[in-house]
Amino acid sequence: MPRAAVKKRAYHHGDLRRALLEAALAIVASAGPSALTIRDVARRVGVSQAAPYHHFADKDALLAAVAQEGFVAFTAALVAGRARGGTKVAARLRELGAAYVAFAVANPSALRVMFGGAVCISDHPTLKQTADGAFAVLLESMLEGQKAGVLRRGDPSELALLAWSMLHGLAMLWLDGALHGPTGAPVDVEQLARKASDAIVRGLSG
Amino acid sequence: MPRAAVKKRAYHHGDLRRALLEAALAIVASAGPSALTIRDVARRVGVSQAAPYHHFADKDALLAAVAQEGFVAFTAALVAGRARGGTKVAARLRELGAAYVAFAVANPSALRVMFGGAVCISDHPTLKQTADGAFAVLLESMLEGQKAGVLRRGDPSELALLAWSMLHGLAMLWLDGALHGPTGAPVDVEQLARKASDAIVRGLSG
DNA sequence: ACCTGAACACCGTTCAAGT
DNA sequence: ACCTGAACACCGTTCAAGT
Repeated sequence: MPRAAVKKRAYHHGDLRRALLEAALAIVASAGPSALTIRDVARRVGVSQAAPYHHFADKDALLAAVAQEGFVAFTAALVAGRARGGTKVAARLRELGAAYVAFAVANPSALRVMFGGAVCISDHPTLKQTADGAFAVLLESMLEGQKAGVLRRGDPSELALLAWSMLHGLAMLWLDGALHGPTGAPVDVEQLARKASDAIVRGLSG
Repeated sequence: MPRAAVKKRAYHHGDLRRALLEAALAIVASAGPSALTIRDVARRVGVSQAAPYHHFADKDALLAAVAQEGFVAFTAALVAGRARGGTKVAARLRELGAAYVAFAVANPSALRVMFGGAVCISDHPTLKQTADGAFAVLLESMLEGQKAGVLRRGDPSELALLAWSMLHGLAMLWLDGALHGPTGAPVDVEQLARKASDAIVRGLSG
């Protein structure tokens, strides 16, 4: 069992980088990105306060790495969601929207790091590219819609931007807890995301 | 000239509270909310590091006060924008949307504090109430739209939530700098906001 | 190659003491 | 009533030194 062999706690950590990323996500989950401290991350992993600097240039780089992994998973979730919509364009867009918000619900911490302003995406070229990849999924879908005659003609990236705004706004408002009725009762966001997608398709129809 | 009389720099600051709020906004404008430091705010105003604590319980309270003023101005801007739309419901909603984004463009720092996650709205009852007031403007407009038969029947707060998501998402994406074409060319967001509002009206029409 | 200990220049916050 | 000075327990980051 090589698994156990790897387990020996030694001077050198098995995969410190990975452990740091996970600890960071755990802290964000329990206290928000602003409470994230590199010293705390190190402490949780059981390593000295200086150790993280051998894997990340600084705190910002650590957050960027968390966001990077988030965007990769996010893009996959969008693609998978869209596929669940089958062959009809409107259904594909509806499920893509549902997947967007479902990801937010399932990974609030990741989304907070990705879009919460704690890390400036354009400061990190690789991250920017990955984030653009997620946007590209939406853009493709808009092109699909135009080709099928379901969406109006014109600049597809403008359509994508409007659809993105809708879903992004919904996800962010949910993260901020703004989506609770006066009674404090939570809303079924995923269902709301489907309605939002339908509204977008109608609103941007040809 | 009583103005000059007030100007004497004394042990007591004229209106330290106001000065602190303005300095805070200036810091956010130049370096973002995460860079805001109570010591720096005090330094800029020329007061000891402990002085702010006589006006705000802590850093969070200072940020909440900034957000509070932001929401008051924001609500006024939404109401004024909507009025510019005249009497036709669709035009009123279009201008409300334009005003939303125009406020973001004119007051990026305020918006960042209001919605950037640096302050948790629901932690501050007064702030929550004021923020709800802004949402109420949108809700009223949806009711107007339903009464005029322009918007579909059903829960008006759901319609408002969807419209809010669209505008909020657009404003946030703009703040995050996500609205730059591949060339880096900026988009006319305010115009985009009008298109967004029109899409919402179409998408949520009866 | 990877990690630690100690150090430096910062923070938020408190509190007795000043005006 | 409002403000300061000094203090405490924290941070981010660096760097020589250890394994």
